[in-house]
Amino acid sequence: MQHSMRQRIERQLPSLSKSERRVGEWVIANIGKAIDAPIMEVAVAAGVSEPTVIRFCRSMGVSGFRELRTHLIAAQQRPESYLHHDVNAADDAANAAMKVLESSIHALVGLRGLISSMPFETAVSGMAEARQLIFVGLGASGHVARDACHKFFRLGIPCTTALDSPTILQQSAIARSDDVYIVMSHSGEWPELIAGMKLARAGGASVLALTDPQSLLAEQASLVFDCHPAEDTNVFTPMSSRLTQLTLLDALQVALALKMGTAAQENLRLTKHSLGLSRSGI
Amino acid sequence: MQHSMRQRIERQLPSLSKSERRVGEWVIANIGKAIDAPIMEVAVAAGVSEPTVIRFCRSMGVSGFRELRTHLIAAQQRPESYLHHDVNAADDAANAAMKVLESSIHALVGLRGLISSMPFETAVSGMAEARQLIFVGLGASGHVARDACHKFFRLGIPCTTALDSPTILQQSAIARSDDVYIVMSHSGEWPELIAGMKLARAGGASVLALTDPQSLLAEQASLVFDCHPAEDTNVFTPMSSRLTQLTLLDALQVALALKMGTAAQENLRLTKHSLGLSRSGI
DNA sequence: AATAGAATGTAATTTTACTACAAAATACGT
DNA sequence: ACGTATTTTGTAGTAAAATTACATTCTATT
Repeated sequence: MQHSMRQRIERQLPSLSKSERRVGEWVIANIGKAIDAPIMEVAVAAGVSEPTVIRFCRSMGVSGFRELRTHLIAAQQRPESYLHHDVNAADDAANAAMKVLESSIHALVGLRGLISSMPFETAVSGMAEARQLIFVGLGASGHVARDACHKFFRLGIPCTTALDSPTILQQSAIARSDDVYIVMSHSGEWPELIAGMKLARAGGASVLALTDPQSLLAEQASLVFDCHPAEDTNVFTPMSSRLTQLTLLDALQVALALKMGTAAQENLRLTKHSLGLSRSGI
Repeated sequence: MQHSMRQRIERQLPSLSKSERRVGEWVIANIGKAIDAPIMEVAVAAGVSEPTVIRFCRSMGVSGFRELRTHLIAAQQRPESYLHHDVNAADDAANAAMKVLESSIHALVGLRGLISSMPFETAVSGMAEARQLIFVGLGASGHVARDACHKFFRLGIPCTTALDSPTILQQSAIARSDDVYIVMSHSGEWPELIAGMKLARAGGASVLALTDPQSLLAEQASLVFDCHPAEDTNVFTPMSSRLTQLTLLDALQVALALKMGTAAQENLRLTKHSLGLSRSGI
């Protein structure tokens, strides 16, 4: 099959009769539900009778409702549908969830296109030599920083976090040239972060920023990883930049583990094992 | 979900009874046929009775034959492009980063195939009425819990976290019937979590679990969101189940904001605005 | 060898998909 | 406009599929 079922429905929509079109419109707007709803539910939801739903299936060129469902499930798994759709008040919970998920995937796929131009090699070399890693972030980015710290310390490198303004400034003031300072920020415009970063650089630390490359923060950093903020500022849109940051840090950690070789890997194994001592993983 | 249904079947095969195992073996050997065969055909082909086929479906963690079919179709259609490749010592940093990113995308794409069978509607209804939300998690899942708390409180619902054993037990002990208790766990087997959850349920709270649906934890929960862990335990592999959990919580939060209507949305707007008071976003 | 427990199958029930046909609605020619 | 042909839609019934309840047959244990 060349086109996804969704596209096929959209294309044939105008040539359908009134009731069948209602079915098609409902299916497109509620693919998730259509996938596990029995024919009766679809009929009721679209405001038509059951045979009309079946006639609609036939109009789409499939043998019946069962086959339509098969095609819908298959179409949903295809990558071309990972577009970014805004959630709106008309969406039900399942629908909204699907849209959120799709926009997350969208963000990561976007990141994938950018990753080859990011300075992983340089970043990892610096981190492998570091005396300690300092993870810095405020608010939501603070959670990311904490998570990162929890992840990197397992490699056996001393790690710490700075998640509020006073701590950030203090940590920054004592940062040394063999420290690596990793700061994450959505917008890259918080004055405390910028002040802290300047202090850290003055102390000689290398500063790695996960932020908008056009920001003030990016301007001052030694290395920038592009975590462009989501273009749209709809209140419903979740922070996909957080996902981006997390995933970049995952990638950095794995790359670093490789770079550090056996020692780091042994440490990883030990931390994993230690969990096993009080039963299986978390 | 990280597993395709095929993997799930393969993994559980040894633990099944003789007849159910026959069904599983036949399904794996004939996925194509299984997709559009009615239950009777499967039963005959595998040399068992129809109820056995259904019991097999249940053992696989799905509600029935219909849902099994849905998963099989989804698994078969899964795009090859974001396959999970193990990172190995021969990879340079950039290469490793790309592999990590792809496996993250893989995880979310897998989740997308599952999301339509998750109880979003029910979960959201419960949360909309809640007196408070309690987010529970240990270790890495603790970070997810904290992040979720930080996200949900902006809707104007009282939110709290319980991230270590004593706090979990205490919070659980005082949970009331109008509280919603959200517990996340990679494996779903930590005794403290299970104990806490039982306490909370005894107090009448509704318990939502983001975990492996086959775990002890899932068994006890009022609602389960399928987040089972990636099968592969390579030390390099990042925790994609964490991404899954985060994304599901994003989705829940957005769905909840919609459900709660104008009030929640106004709260969201206010929290956003408050950040602006001391300059733009984080 | 007796018996509890699990595993499996038989038969009935419920749910789902589909068909046949009749009633509306729409288009068309006079 | 009117009636007739054609299309569209729904009602009611049928066939098929999925699921349940319960009986039977195994299996393991004492």
